[in-house]
Amino acid sequence: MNNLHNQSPDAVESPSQAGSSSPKNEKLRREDWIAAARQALIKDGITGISLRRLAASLGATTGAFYWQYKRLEELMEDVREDWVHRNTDKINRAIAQAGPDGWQMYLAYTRALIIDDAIDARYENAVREWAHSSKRTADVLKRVEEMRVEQLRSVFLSMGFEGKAALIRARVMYFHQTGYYAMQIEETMEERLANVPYYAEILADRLDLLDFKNAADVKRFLEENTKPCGDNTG
Amino acid sequence: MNNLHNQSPDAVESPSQAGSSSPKNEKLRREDWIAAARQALIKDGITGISLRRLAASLGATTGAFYWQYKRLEELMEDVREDWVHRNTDKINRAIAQAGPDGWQMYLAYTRALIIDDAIDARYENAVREWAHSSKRTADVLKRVEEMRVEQLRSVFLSMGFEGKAALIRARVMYFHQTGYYAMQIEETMEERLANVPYYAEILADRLDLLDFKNAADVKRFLEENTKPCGDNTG
DNA sequence: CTTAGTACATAACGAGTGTTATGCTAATTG
DNA sequence: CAATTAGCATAACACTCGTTATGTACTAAG
Repeated sequence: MNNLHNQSPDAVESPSQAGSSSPKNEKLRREDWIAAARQALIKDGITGISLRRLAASLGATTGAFYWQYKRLEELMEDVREDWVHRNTDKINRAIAQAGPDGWQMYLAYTRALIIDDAIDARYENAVREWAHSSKRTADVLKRVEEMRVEQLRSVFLSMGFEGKAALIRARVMYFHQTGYYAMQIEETMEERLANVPYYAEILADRLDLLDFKNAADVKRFLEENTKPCGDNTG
Repeated sequence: MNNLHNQSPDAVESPSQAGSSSPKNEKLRREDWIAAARQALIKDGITGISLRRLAASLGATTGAFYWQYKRLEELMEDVREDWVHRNTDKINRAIAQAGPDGWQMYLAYTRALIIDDAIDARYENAVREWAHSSKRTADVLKRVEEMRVEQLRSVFLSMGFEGKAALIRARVMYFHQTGYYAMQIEETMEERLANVPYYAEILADRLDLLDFKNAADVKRFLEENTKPCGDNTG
């Protein structure tokens, strides 16, 4: 009567559609489950993660999941790793390429955030929310954030700020960034670019960017003084 | 045989123990449920809110709840209101009392945060997490946060910062505060006081607090130049 | 063609959820 | 004293959850 084994036509599209590299559209791989979990986490938070809903979003059922994973926690551990790479690799490359000059690193960091989408704000928020109910996630988050603050502290030290002043500026910059994400501000890239000179004045004590009169000028300046930080796929 | 109706001895203590004003210890009131929900929300996040667990923490069962509320959502609406009052009233009073001088308002804000516990960081985080799965909560949160940023913007305007510069400084200050909470930093009041001069330099461009050499000096200065913002109970 | 293994779907288990219906006790009222 | 009602406890309903056991179609090997 009804074809039981074929994917139902009204289900979600082929597996690993949102993943990075899927050869055909037949078998489910771990990457497909990770991508589905990431999207569910971003969209509905940790409470939106349900094995049946994940399976349904892939046009499958829970039985398919347990062919790839032994427990749900195993998938969630992969998601944690996925988040770490997606939201830290670009920044790390940008700063490493720009060093050792502090101002160059500050500009590279700014460029990576605004132009190169180095950090997915919604992913960031979802993981932080998740950390509230998962100690393992809280540990991973804390480790990454301590690394980020230390990274920014070294930037401000390279700019000439000394001792505690460098640490506090690193915190103000990073905590501000975190709060910006947490508030789910919706700004266009143009608006964010236009604010760059004001941030540079407050955070880095640099007044020279205030001469730029519009977002296009700021963007041109950033692109001429920094390099793109590349992509994760590869 | 067993006394069915009395509270079991090994249950949680008398109702409204954590509330503000409870005459005796007999009947459960709405405030008791709100206090229990607040504590559960703070401790375990929105996923920790369960009617059976709330009831158990009050030494009662779900039947008692439905004598006070028609639906769980009604209680959660009261919790939203509770959060708004607990985490905005003190700040509002502090700024209103200190005005209209900008620097005085900045100091009053700082004092309220560090000395008077005007904002419960864990409550703040829990509500933000909750907002991810509740549109109503997201709306309330957004309304409050826009009010807070506008409040700080007026402070910086009163300090002489003009136009966009005042807005960006307000954002840096508030976003930083939000990020500080989100990261669940654990600092003593002394550590926070010692950082006040560095923040004043970055955010308000005031160098005069850098003369203070320890936390006690900063605290004395704040207490001599600001008034306590009072308590919510009453 | 038979057999073995892969890659699932289906169904069920036990636990947890909000909610409702009903039972029971203590206090109040006539 | 009898009746009523407030203030719960108890139990059940329908649902969702992660997980497991089992069934089943497709593919490759012999």
